[in-house]
Amino acid sequence: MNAPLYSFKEVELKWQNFWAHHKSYEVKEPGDSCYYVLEQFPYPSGRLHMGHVRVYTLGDTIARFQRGFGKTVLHPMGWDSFGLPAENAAIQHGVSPSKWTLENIQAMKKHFMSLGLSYDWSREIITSDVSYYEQEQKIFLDFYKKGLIYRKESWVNWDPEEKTVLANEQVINGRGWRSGVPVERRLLSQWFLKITKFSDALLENLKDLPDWPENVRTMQEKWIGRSQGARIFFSLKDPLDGMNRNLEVFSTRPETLFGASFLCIAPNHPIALKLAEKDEDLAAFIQECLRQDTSEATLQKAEKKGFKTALLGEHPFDKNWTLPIFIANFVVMDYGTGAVFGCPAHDDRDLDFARLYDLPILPVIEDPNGGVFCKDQDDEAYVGPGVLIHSEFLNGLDINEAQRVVIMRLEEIKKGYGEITYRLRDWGVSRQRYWGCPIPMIHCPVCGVVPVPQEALPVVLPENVSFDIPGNPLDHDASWKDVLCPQCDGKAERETDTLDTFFESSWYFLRFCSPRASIPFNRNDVQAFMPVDIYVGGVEHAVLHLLYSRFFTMALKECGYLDFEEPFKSLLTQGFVCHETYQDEKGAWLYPEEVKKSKDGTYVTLRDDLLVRVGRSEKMSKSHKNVVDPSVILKEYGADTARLFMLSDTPPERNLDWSESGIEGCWRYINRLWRLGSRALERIEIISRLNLKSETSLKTEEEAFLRLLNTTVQFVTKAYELYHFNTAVAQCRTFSNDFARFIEESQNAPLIREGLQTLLRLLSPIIPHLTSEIWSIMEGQDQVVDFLPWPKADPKYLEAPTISLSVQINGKLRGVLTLPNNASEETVKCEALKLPNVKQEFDKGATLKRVVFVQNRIMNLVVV
RNA sequence: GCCCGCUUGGUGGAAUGGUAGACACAACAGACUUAAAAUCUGUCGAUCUUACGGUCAUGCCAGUUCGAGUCUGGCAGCGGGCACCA
Repeated sequence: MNAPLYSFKEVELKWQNFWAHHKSYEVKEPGDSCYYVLEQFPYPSGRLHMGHVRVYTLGDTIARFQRGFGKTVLHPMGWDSFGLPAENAAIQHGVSPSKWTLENIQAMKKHFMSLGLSYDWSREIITSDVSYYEQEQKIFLDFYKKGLIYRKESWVNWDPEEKTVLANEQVINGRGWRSGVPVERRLLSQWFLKITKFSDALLENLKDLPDWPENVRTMQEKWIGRSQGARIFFSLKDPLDGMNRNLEVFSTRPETLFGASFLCIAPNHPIALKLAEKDEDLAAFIQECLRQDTSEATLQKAEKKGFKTALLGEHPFDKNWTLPIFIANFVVMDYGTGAVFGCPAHDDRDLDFARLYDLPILPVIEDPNGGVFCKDQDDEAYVGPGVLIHSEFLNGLDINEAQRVVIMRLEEIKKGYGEITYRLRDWGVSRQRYWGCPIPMIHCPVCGVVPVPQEALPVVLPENVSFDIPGNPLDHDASWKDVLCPQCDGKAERETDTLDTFFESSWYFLRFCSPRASIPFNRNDVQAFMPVDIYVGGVEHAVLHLLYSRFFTMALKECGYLDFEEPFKSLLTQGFVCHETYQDEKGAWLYPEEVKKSKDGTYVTLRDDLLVRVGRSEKMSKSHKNVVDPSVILKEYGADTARLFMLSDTPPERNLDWSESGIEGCWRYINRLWRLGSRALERIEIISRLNLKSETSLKTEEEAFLRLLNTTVQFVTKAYELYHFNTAVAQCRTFSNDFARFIEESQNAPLIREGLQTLLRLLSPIIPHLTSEIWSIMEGQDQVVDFLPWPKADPKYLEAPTISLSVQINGKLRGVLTLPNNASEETVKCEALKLPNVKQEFDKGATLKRVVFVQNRIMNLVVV
């Protein structure tokens, strides 16, 4: 074969069509051994970005690798197509969310195809399609029946101008993103999922997920936040009319109770609201607190503020000791009891607060390192371990023992009890939005909340709604909203809230197992495919999405849908794709294609040579314009080059820096492989024409090549198993370098052939088009390379006859020895002492004290 | 603010506690070419030295160890998440 230039356009299209035509990656039914590869499905924004290219290349490479082991690989793809952007597009451009979404899906699917991803498209899921959300409504009703769903009041960000609820990201510096009007907090009655019922199970099961990254497990553990503490009752000196005599406080540090100097309650605590009825100043203060957005970050970053009430709380262990009660902006009603006691000496936040309001600071724990807490303005609170002081019956106890004792005493005098609490809160799933799954509930003035009967499903989202009036279009659509009550046949209204889009993504991995079933999923299929063997996605989902999915699986088990608890066996979390940022002199952001490098190394604008400020590399984002459009790359270099670049340099977990020169390096390697393949086949033909006598024994260089070949197979296989794709590529490049020489020098045609076959097979998961093409030229027929067996390393060729061993003196390198494999300590020592640098040391009068020897690695001579 | 990470040449990165910088990118030099591109070959952490070779180097400061990029503690910088973006 001659070596015509590699034409990726033709070749890639040919193979993409071949796979589609032969339905190569469709899985009809689960085989004996299944392997489920799943990447987080995308929101169909309509544009492919580099982050997509990265995740989907990772997943595809894993899927293609696993096919080499004879497994039935389930590798599906779908669209997480409900969500805010469709609604924003509707408001801004007047397009119908459903039309906009479907067009985006079409556009993105085309891009996915051109990446050569080996998906089973027959299982495609669109979550905004009735066929999907109908099943979701069934699940909702089953959860409701099991008592896993309930209604309660909860705070939301309210934009008074747009008359709508805002997401936290839509609140910028306390103002609505579109209206610019300060947001308020409003209390709305909403649907909640009882995820807290599974707090312990969600925590405990983390131990059974060894293939999850440690950091993700830790994050979830902290998020669930199980803590042992105490509920403590502070009697109010002058209780309010009709309210409890006791103020209930939860604390994770009850042992510091004798260091308490004040009590704080949340601005929306019932006592605070009661007091505000008769106190305008307090009412104003509460209003001010409620003006912040609802995010925890805002809350905690805000300046600590309190409002002193006239109320006093009695210390549980001393009737004559009273503590002032404040209403404070940093106390959260949703956690614990919405009330805390402040111990300034041992909590930084309490210390700040005490200094602000000039409250006593009473140290009760002694730092074992002798530091005594003093009242200097710069001192921090002491939060470490230690022994109790100034604490009556707790004196001399360490903090753990003191906690046990204090809880015991509180229980004795009926002033409190030990309690375990969780940071995890129930999941609010109500959204006051149109583009989401309708909640199948009906509000009847007579019967109350009534579920939509099974046979009346699906509750279909109405098309042709109007976004002209501010607020939720479902609220204004009487023809949809007004219904008859299924119980009493009287006039009733549909629930107009829709579900959080996390709801769809919490079970889609189950739907993929039987995507066209008339029930949410077929039990046998799920049993066969689940759990997902490897789930690939961004770290940003480490807590919420993954925790919700785990909870859903448990809840579905409780409803009898399935009988396992954990949906994802292992997890691969990939980093971001980053790029430098560019700004002109006025600070306006510039796209990379608007910028060029000048001769002196600085960057200037392409248009008029103005100096450009280069910022550090950060996550590609539209707002900073540091984006590179993948479709341009695909057009210029092709899918294989893009895929190779995504995997070749950076390990999956790290952030990847996009670089133009990096992509060109990959493009050159692709062409080099093409020439290498052509030349190898050419050489095989030339050699066979020579009619050489077949040699019976291998030459030295052939043995060396076989060693390289087999160690490469071993190394690359291991690297794929560990998802270290960058080192797999590096090893293949090393092999290619030597192989190029071997092709020219060797007369062993079968060995050249074996070398080429191995190289192609090892790279085929990453660059499927090129490898398929060369393979088909070599084998004379079109095959799907993925399904060919993965090569096995022959142990006979894995051991090198000689090794190089480093010799150190006191841990410093002094020479390297080349010795037979497994040379004994005696041999090594004998040779080591002959090394000039070592000899010199002893000539200077050093005496040998100790010899550290690690076979085939090092000898360290310890001298004095 | 709280929780979780990351930090190694000019750049991306490699390295079961055992020869730091594999494999690349960029740069430089050379070969081929009328020339350029492409390709091929070589050099390529800093520093001292004509050389042999030495010294210093994995964000910073301590510690453990015969030996630390790797383990422990502290600090700094950067990134992710914080419950209504997905």
